[in-house]
Amino acid sequence: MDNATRSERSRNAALEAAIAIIARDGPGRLTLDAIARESGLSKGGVMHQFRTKEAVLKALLERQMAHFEEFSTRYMAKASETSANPNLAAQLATLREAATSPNSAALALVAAMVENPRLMALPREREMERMAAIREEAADPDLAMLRWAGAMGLLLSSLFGMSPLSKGEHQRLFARLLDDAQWSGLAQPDATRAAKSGTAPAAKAATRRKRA
Amino acid sequence: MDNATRSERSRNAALEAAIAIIARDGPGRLTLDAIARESGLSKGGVMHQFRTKEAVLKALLERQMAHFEEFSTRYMAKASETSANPNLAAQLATLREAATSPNSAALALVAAMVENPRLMALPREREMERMAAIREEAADPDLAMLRWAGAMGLLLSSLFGMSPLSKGEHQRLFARLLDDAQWSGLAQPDATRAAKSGTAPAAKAATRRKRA
DNA sequence: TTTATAAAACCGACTAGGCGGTTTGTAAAG
DNA sequence: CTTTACAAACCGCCTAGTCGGTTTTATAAA
Repeated sequence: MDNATRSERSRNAALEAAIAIIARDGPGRLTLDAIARESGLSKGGVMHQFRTKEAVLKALLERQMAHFEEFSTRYMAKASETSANPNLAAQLATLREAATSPNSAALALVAAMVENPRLMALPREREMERMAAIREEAADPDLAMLRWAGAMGLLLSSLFGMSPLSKGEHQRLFARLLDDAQWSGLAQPDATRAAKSGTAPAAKAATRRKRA
Repeated sequence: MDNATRSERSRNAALEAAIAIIARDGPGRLTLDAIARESGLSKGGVMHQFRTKEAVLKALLERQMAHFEEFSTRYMAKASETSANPNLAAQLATLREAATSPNSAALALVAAMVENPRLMALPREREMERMAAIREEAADPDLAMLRWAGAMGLLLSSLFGMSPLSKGEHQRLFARLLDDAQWSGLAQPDATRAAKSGTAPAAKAATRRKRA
């Protein structure tokens, strides 16, 4: 077997093992020995591919980010034809996907945070770019962020095993978050936001485009 | 000094130390030795008050829950006079408080989850009761839950150090979540939910009560 | 193709230190 | 004098990371 693919296979096995361990035993049980055991590699083999445990977490994080990045891109490509706010739609759908997916990306997030909170910088920066895109396309940027926050809350609370919601409710709520029509009729009675009303009509027109 | 108050003081010192450690160094660094160091107690002293590390986490969790329980109760007592949905208002305000507070309760949650996911059962059950109360008082239960999820998302994402939002935005979004007037004009075009519309008028009247 | 050499992948025993928890000792409270 | 609160040394296990050695692949000269 080729050297490159051999490495690739090993790295992959180690990361898959890491995800399995986190999902099964919790982030606290993720150790290098456990990864070696679970993956079938020796500890030396694991350490050859990743010089430190932090390197494992980083690779894991990047892998999961790439996975959902692809999902998001793919979704947005389709949504951009019909939706007035494809970025928001894509993010909501991606968060739903993350909440549904068994080898949840977010578990990697938790593990990374426990081990080294600094690793959070990567996903945070990516998230900031996305938020900017969401705000720019939104008729009501704050409402868009609240819809995003709602999806995030559903994801994280279920991830923490502290969601009071059933799976059915979960799905229904995500669907409602995604449905633009349900969020178009909101008042913005506050004085500080009234100044923004000049931009609202154009946005409403954009929203209506979806109906066509 | 009285024996009871001596114990009380020690337990308190240990728990305060635990919070400080989690906030400063992350949940992964919370160890019994670290608690002893930080609190000024000896390790033996800590172990005398808490037989296991899990006992520390449990006490920490209960303490933080009690703290926010009190906040919530206090808030609801006032809100119930003016708001049509005091339970929701209280929860939103409590989540905002938790997001603002430096020694965040939720940090204890993370630590507990890492160490022993089963500990999550306590807060989850409490949360389910609250959700039930929120749904019962709501004209649009799903919307109420989405507002709750939005607050949860704001809290948890900032807690994870992965919030893309500034403090100002945070505050503004929480304020909007809390403002019933901003959520009263929503359409419910879905057929399955249309059956519920019979209860909506009463709820709208109740919401209007707040303005008076 | 064969052979020589280097380089990369991999193994598993080992180390040093941190971990949760125990034991033994001491002083204060009751 | 008994019990409770605390201190400090201690124990065995687990941890991340190291290291010398072995196997597999890559390069390339003969």
